[in-house]
Amino acid sequence: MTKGNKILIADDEPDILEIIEFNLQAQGYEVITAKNGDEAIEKAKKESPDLIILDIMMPGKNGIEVCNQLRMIPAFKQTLIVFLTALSDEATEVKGLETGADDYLTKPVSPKVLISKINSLFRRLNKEETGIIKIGDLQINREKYGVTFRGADIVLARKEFELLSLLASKPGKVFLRNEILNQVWGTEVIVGDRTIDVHIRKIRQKLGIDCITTVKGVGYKFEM
Amino acid sequence: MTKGNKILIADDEPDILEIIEFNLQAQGYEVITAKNGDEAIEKAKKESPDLIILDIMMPGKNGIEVCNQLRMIPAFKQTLIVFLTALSDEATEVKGLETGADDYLTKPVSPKVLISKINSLFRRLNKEETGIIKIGDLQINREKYGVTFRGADIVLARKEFELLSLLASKPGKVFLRNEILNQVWGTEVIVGDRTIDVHIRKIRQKLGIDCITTVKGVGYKFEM
DNA sequence: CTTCTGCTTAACAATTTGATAATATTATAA
DNA sequence: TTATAATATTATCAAATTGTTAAGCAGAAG
Repeated sequence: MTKGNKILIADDEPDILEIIEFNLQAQGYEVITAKNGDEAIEKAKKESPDLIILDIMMPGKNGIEVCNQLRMIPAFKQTLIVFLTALSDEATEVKGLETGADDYLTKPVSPKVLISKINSLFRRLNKEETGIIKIGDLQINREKYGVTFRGADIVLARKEFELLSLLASKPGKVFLRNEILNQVWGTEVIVGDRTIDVHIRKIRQKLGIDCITTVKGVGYKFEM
Repeated sequence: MTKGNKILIADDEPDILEIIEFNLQAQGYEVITAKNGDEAIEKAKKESPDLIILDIMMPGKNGIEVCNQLRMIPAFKQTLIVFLTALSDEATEVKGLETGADDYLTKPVSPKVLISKINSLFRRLNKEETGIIKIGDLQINREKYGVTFRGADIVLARKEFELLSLLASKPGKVFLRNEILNQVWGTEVIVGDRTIDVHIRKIRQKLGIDCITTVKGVGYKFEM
């Protein structure tokens, strides 16, 4: 499973850092680490991670302070933040969540559970736009220009690929014909109306199933 | 803080139901309860809650089955689902999260923590501006160009969708025929008077219930 | 140079939609 | 109650929209 989301971990215990880093990397996440609160803020600003895992008790700035500070910055209003700490007292947990964190995990936490939680958070955020799109048994690899369906490779021409890629990037969303033209063909080129249809048809043909729905008078949407 | 959200709790222990219900109501949430899996599904369909708390071990259908089944239904793809259970074994937790749940809490959980978690989930949900209009068990999704009623998809043509969309955007408000013409047809096009009626009729027919009220000599309004 | 592939388009078929006319029904005021 | 205006219903048809096929063209590959 390849993700491609960036995760920042801040913890002062090297062992913990290492274990988590290993497990997340195995899942395909890109991992950055920080040894204390200040380093966490600094790296967060530089790397713009998609998710930040914060230990609460750290030398210097503690996790809650870090979270508070990051949430002040517009760029981090949306970022997922999770506390992971040995402090299991209720007051701290409530305080942590009220700071605007998305989850609070207490050590020790098993790698499997940690990963499930993280996957679950990303799933809701729908942030799987980097690299590989996976919907059901359809896989789209943007870098390799490859599409796999039920384990079998499917060869799509460039425009077909771009089009499917666009539609599948937000399953369920209806893309207006105009949107499609702008995204796939660009604003310069002008192509006839039937062009989109023909490409849609080819994709439908090659995939063998009808996962692209026509919304008449509006556009197309991808749905499994 | 965003309150007024509807929460469905499913648990077979009356005591737990009561405690949670009390605490959530104190926070301003509207609470519905169910004593087993089947009842949970039934009430979910009828009430369209914003968040569902599921016990895993329940007579009849267990929580994971309920979650699975709900996630199959289009209307519940986005709904927040949280497991709350005494089963703290890792495998179950991972399985639960992979079913598409948003969180997994183990009993006993303190009311404060529970509430923090729930607030936290809602906080994140509201950040992602989903163009979803929700009135009772009717959902209108502008992005998907789709309408869901009691869990079932309803297919509306473009004008029908726009019209319903307009009326439902302000439930209770009476839209003058002129207003409707301007909003849905634009100022350019001129259509006969009966045209609106015909579309209203089609919507009424497709929805199966009469949630659009005629105000004679004035216009129409949407009401559940 | 030839062959192949991908992209676009034209032309036509198939489908869906939306508007209207004609008629029935309902609400309201006199 | 009745007359009247407003809305509901139904069927029908034209227009809008999309699906399909085949053909032409340009550029890449052989």
